[in-house]
Amino acid sequence: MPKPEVDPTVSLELSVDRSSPVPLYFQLSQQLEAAIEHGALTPGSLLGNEIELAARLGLSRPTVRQAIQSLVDKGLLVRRRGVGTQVVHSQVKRPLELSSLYDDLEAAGQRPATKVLVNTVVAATAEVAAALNVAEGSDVHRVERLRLAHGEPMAYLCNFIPPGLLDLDTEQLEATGLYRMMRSAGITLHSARQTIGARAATAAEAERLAEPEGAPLLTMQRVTFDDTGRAVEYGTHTYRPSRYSFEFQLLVRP
Amino acid sequence: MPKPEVDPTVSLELSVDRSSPVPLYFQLSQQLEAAIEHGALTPGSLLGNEIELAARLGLSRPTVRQAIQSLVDKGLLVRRRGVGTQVVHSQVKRPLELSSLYDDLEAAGQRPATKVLVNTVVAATAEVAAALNVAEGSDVHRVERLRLAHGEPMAYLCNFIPPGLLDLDTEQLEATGLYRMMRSAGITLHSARQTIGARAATAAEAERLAEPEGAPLLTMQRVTFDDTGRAVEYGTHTYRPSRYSFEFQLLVRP
DNA sequence: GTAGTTCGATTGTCCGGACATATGCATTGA
DNA sequence: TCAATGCATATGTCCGGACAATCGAACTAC
Repeated sequence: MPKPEVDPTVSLELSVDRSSPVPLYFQLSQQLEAAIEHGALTPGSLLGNEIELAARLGLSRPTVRQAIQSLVDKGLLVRRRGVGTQVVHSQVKRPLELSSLYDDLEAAGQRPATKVLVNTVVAATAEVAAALNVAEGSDVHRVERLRLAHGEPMAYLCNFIPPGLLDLDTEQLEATGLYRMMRSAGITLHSARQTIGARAATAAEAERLAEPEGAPLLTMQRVTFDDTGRAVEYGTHTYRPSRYSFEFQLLVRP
Repeated sequence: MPKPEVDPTVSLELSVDRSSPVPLYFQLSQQLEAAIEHGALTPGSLLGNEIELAARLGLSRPTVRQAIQSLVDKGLLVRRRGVGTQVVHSQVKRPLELSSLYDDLEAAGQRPATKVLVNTVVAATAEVAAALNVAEGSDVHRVERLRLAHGEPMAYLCNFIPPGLLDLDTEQLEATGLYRMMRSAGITLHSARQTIGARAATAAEAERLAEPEGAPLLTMQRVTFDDTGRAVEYGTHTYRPSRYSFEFQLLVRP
């Protein structure tokens, strides 16, 4: 009688394509992630040890380790020395990416609509100049947008973008998100500094979001940097707290 | 005439101690991080190539790469194939850690005071039971705290903790943070699911935080998991937006 | 002068091995 | 019965090398 199977990866049909330009470790990590997502690898189950897994796939141990490590960084796996690697019990969804509101809503299954209120060039105020690291009074793009879901306003977004980075087409702004436009313009987003707070709505804000004056609003300010360190966007956003809140997963850095 | 120095790491006195139990790659990454923090490595400057750096330190290239990679993951360095590795221009501070409010305030130089309002055991409501994954009606700890800065209330924290995990000493709760107590109790924090929103203060909330009724409040709910997937804490917090906002740095995952 | 090409430099990927170290379990001993 | 010991196991760290892919700049050809 065969001994009971303890390594769930053996029945997983893992395989790598050496002729593909996709790195081997990436192929493996994708397959493992899909297996976790799909439920083939259940939470708490132990992966077989790295050496055997490498031998089975015809890979070296460093390559297998690199694949596993990327999933550990994502919070999907936990390694324990002397024990093994196991799938985390808790359901990890998104470890807080730098996503736009557009992407957020789209991921939530909603079909966000965007109305561009303003798309012009203005002189940078002291606040904007400091955030974008440009001279006060110099030209910057100013974009004001209203995000709607189910016909109701959800958020008012005001963004400032340095000149020359991007072709800010109004139609494109309404069809997709600002971040997506930046990425397709060849800008490599790197990091962002955010501040989330709350305050009472002013008369103008209340009007825009169809809320009573003085109603609580959720606010977010963000400066986004590309990988050369340039500030590529400064945004001041207000959200209707009854329609939107920030939800995300945090990972503890070991 | 000697050619101008282009590799800032040569004048950095990098060295590793092979007799130390601290991993070599970690020693190196710490020294590099300190040099960046200290200003010895200025933003935008290129690190020397990995091969030469490895040779200079008497390390292998994989070890040097591991050190550099950890700083890339922290957002301090950027690698460019064919070009080199350089220090990011933008000032990265904290890539959003799973920190407690206590730690947040302490890092900001403030000396937070804590007043424990309630420290008792209650029956889990449906909401708490769902968050902590325990049976409805079973015993859980309930801790209510008020955080003060400069004598003024800043936040009201209500936490639920499963029984048996922790010795919830009231004095210790006032002297340090809940997360610190968990860590020293041998609990390995892994991830947390958070929701940040806003709403108008109820009469009771307004009373606690010395705000008028209906004033906007910043709210945060959090479920924290340890590395075995257990929920170890569920918290519902309200903050005075005039005194506190969430500030953090986000990194784009490549 | 400009566009295309070549080439050096640097990181990206991958291999195969070696030893260290922590964990859990079985064995041994008091 | 219970605690200390030893052992198998798995990950953690580190090495030295090899080739591929990409970038930027110098060079060449038109």
